[in-house]
Amino acid sequence: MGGDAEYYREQFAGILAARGGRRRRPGVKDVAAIADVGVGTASDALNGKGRMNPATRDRIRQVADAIGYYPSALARSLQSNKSGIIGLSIRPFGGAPLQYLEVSYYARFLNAATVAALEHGYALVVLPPSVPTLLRNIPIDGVIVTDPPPGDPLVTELKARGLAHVTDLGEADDPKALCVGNDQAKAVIGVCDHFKRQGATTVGLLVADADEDYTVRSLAGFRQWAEANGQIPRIERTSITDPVSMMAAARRLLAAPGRPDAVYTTEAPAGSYLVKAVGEQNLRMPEDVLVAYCAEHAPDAGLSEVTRLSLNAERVAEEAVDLLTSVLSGSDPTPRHRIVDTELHVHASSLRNRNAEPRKAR
Amino acid sequence: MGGDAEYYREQFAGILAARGGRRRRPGVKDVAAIADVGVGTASDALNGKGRMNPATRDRIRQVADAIGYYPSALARSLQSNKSGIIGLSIRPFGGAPLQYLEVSYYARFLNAATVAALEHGYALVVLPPSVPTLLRNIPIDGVIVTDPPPGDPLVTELKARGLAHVTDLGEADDPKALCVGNDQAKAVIGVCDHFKRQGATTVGLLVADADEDYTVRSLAGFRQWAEANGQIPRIERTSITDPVSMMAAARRLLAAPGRPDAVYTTEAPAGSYLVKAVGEQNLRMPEDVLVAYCAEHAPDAGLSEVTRLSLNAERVAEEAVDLLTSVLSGSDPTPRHRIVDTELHVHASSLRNRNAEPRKAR
DNA sequence: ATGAAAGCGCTAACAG
DNA sequence: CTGTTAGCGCTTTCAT
Repeated sequence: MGGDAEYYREQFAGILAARGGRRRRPGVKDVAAIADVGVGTASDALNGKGRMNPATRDRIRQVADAIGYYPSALARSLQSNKSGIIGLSIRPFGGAPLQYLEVSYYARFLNAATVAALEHGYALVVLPPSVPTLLRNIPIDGVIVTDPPPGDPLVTELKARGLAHVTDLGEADDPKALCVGNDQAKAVIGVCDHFKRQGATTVGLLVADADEDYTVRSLAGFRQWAEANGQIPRIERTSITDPVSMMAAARRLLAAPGRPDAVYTTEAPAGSYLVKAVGEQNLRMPEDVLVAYCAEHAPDAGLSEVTRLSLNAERVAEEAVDLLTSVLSGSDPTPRHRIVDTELHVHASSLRNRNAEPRKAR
Repeated sequence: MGGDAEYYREQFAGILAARGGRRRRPGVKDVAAIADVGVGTASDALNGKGRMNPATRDRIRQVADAIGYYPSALARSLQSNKSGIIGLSIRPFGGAPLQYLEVSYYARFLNAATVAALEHGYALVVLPPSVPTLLRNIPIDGVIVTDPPPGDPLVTELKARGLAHVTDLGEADDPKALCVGNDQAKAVIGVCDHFKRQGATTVGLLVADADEDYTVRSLAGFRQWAEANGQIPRIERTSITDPVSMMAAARRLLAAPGRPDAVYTTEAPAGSYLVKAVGEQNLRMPEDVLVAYCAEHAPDAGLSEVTRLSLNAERVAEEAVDLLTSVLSGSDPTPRHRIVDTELHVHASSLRNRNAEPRKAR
């Protein structure tokens, strides 16, 4: 009986006219009035609750449809005390530059988190690296915080307010905390082991001059590996935003004497500078030097043949969202700490001896 | 008199205990009760409204502070019918892959829009490319839609609902619409003119095989320029996600006979493939062929010497947010259509004759 | 099965 | 100047 739609619309127009004329969004009240039922009934009908005369339900729904009713997310949220919004705070490098989406890890993370949130029925807002103020102005059910430095004020506030949140493994000493991340030390060790299997004798590392978790853990892993293998750790540090610094660091790392015969950089943008420096010195990959870098990036033309370590940003994001939404929906996820495997994509730049590789690189 | 804080806290604990014990967030009511005033007074005191005894105001604020009160964003929003949330829907290439943050334009756009929104006191949520459903579940004050194809369902819905929104210049025929974007035809023409000044006689274009606005307008600009300059347009099209396709298209474009002596690609990821193809054919830049590409990207090592057209994604985003928040705050921004200039960053790859360039490239 | 009324937490309007 | 009341739009008892 869609033919009644026009009639319903007229009814609504009448209500609007009577109420002063100002155009207004239709509410349950309007639907109820036009369908000639109580608001409670209208609400139940639209939400498929309770047992009621199917004819009544249909009519109510037709009215709602006809006058373009949809429930106010705001009112509903006030009632349920849940907004369906989760926040994402990306806090790389101590809240420094906000150009983080330039880093493929964060771009992919945000992308995947957005999609995952939507699939769980949540919307995702990007929180500023500082300003916990926003938390008070926006109704947020929970927050994902990437790489919070120790004592991070946002995390402190979240804890104080008892707001659900998931962070990286930095908080993993608290068994109740929700954490997701990679085992970054293990990842670097994996790369070094790969180099070793391919015949490398001296491994060099190009790493950020920052001191956030990622860098610290990567360095720890590298030093551990070097010690276990009787090597003196060969490390160069670089700004990750300044191309000049990156190029200089790459050159230092590859300079004689004592030039390493394998180099790895934990920083995505430094990868191309490493390759460029190798070229400058007329070194051949993989004959003279094995090269690998860390990035999520679909490799561009210049790096397509270079071995790449992926941290699986998407997986991390998905796990984080899953953890958070589980808690929000009242369930108790296990485990509360999740480690996402990294993946080494081996290409020609670090491959001298294919047979040396295990079946499945991890 | 911060010394009363402890007393206030005890009061609140008492209220909680009396009301059944369940831990609950403090509300204005609680503040009012403890400060021994009415809720209205409490509300006014906390919002700095009305004239009232400063002592009273102070006491109320101390109570609020002591028991950790902050207003519920939800309740406030319900009251004002404004949520302080704006949506961003990035709809590139007909809503195809959700990997759009890989494209530097969108990454920068999102980044800048987030920051700009925060500066205007809004939070920004990323909307899915499809599903207008979310619009109904999340309280959103307005939406920014990038590159909506003609007849886009999201835009249709926004119009129908009378929800504030800003789009790109595709909607610019409606003088009331809020639009921000580049003049893409002009941008391509600018690149071609630059090539010509540098002595190019045949310009080739590498462009996406999609049919969204950006591509269409770029092509139109190129064809217009070619005609005006008596050239037969030399165009190759490529998938912008498939490296193999990009490489193949770059090779075709540079293949003899009739090889162009200047090439431009509108697609950021294709830039590196163009450079690679030039290298393969042992062509020199800029002696044999001038090269330029379009990207926001801080160039990586491989492309640092290649001329690059920036669309100024950040500026576009900022203008969009400015436009939207102006409307939301009730003002009537002028102009409602804004064109953001592009910028040509000239490097060695397209520079044979420095004197040929005007003082300020646009 | 259905309608009336209470209340989520807040602010705005009015009374005192 | 302060306290009380009436909603914002919805869901959820609770009577009927």
